[in-house]
Amino acid sequence: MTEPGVVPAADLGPPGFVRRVLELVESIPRGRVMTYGDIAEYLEEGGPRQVGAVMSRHGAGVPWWRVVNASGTLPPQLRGEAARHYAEERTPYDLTRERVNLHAARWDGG
DNA sequence: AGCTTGACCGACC
DNA sequence: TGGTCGGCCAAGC
Repeated sequence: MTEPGVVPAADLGPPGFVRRVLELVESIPRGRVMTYGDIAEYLEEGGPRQVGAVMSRHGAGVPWWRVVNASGTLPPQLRGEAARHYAEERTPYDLTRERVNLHAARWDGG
């Protein structure tokens, strides 16, 4: 059951897409990541850009740093805070290039 | 109906 | 390794 106010009233695309994305993101284990494209593919719905739109608008309440683009990076404003999380949960991370090591950290969704 | 805008992606220099 | 380009999918004007 969704509590009032937790799930945004506005939805994107097919009904329930936002919730499906957010639930999947919450299921990503500590220290692992998925890419926007991985998520769209796993859900068999929408595309990377739609997933990005969901994270941009509604990602604040979930472990958003576990979702990165296909290069292992996030927008510049988010990199600092994301790096803190990566250190704390031991996510394979290249400090120099400020990007997750996808080869080691990518999670296939189970 | 056409054009613009996005937390994107892969191919190709 | 890094930049450009075209494609992608949906929403908004």
